Amino acid sequence: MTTDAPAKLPHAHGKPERLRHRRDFIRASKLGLRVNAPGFSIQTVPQAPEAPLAPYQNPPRFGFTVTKKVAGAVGRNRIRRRLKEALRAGGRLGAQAGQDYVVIARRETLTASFADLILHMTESFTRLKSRAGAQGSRKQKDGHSAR
RNA sequence: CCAGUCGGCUGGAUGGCCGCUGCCGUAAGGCAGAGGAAAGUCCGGGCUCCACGGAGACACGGCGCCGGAUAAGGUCCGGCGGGGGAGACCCCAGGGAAAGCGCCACAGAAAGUAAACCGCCGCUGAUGCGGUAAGGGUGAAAGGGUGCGGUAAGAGCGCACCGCUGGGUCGGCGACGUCCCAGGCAUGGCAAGCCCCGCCGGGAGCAAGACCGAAUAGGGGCGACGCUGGCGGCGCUAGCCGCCUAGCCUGUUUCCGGGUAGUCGCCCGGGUUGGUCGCCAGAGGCGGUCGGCGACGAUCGUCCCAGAGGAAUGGCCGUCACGCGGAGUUCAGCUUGCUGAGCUGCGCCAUACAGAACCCGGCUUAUAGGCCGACUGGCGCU
Repeated sequence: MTTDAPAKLPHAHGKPERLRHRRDFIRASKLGLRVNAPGFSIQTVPQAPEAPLAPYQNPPRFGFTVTKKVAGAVGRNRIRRRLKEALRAGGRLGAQAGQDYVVIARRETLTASFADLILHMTESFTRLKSRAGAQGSRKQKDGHSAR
């Protein structure tokens, strides 16, 4: 188990792991990185350290925020389902293991074409990955210099 | 056929690929999976926990013609009364205004113990004084209405009818209606102003609540004894007795009551994240028969019909209906370039309102398009 390649994530396909608690959403919005895309924004934050598995082995987790401003109950449900389906069908779209993601949807998500939705989400995950890498290395450097 | 009134139904269909939740199955797999309003949370219940002693007064909230239906209701059905409409039919917050208080803008002479602007009549030379409430005028509303008599002019001043009030007869379970008699009329409207009368009413809600369960803080139950302060008496003390006076809880208050305050002993562990239950067989759906004007009831048969939990019931793509826009073509009508109908391609949209959260019965509100039934009025035909 310890020598397994980290690329082989558990549950690489199938139902995406979901964020279930309010505190996870708040953590992502307070500590997380954020990118904007047409129709939505994504926030991301590394998962909390008390997670059962090592971070690189944990599958990414996703939460969706669709406020009442965006649509009524029917429209909000549809937006959530389309986002879920995009993640499932696209095989996580390049989301990183060990990260929590919160997608904040806007009105356009309801009417945007499904292909565009997948495209924009993939782009966003890629941008988050590169920015997280840059910030992480910078933090490491700072820690080294401080010692 | 046109115009209208009332009521009901429906809420796209079908297929492919990839998925989600629950149940069944060893497995492969199979089966089921949002609404008429699931909504607003405005009423009524079931269910759960808490509180709950009795009597009186007060307060608060709700309801308000009668009878019935129902688990119940502010719902429904059948009636009554009033108002509207040519009619089918529709509307009514429909107890009490001779218990009291209050209000009735503007206009108007006057808005409630009536009053007198114009007018009418009488007297007078005139100013004016008196009578009057027919007519005019104001207003949402002007102190019964219409007619005849009467009179100086008028007036319930008198009479008839209608209305009103009181009493009675008959019919109806009743709201109420019918008829008779009496009274010359007293009693304007507003109670969705206060109010009065009658009836009803514990509180919170499935985040209710129950169980399983690391750590930390210390909690709960049962039993026994005891019960704050002051004064007086008895007693050596411990303590006992009597009187007075207080706190909190039971909507407030009064009376009679009750609980609560400390110590000791014994027993139980406690419950945040999480999990399980509550949580879907029910005032259940469908069909028949019988009873009832009806709401509905009785009975028989049959079916099992969502149970999620940051919350499943979906995503994408075809085909076809329906709809909309424009084109071509055929037919009909005539106001000779328009209208209507049918057919054939093309394009758009791929449906409106809207998503179960413990469960039922209602109410209210939203809703594209389509369909059906009953009835009323008019026109045409037989």
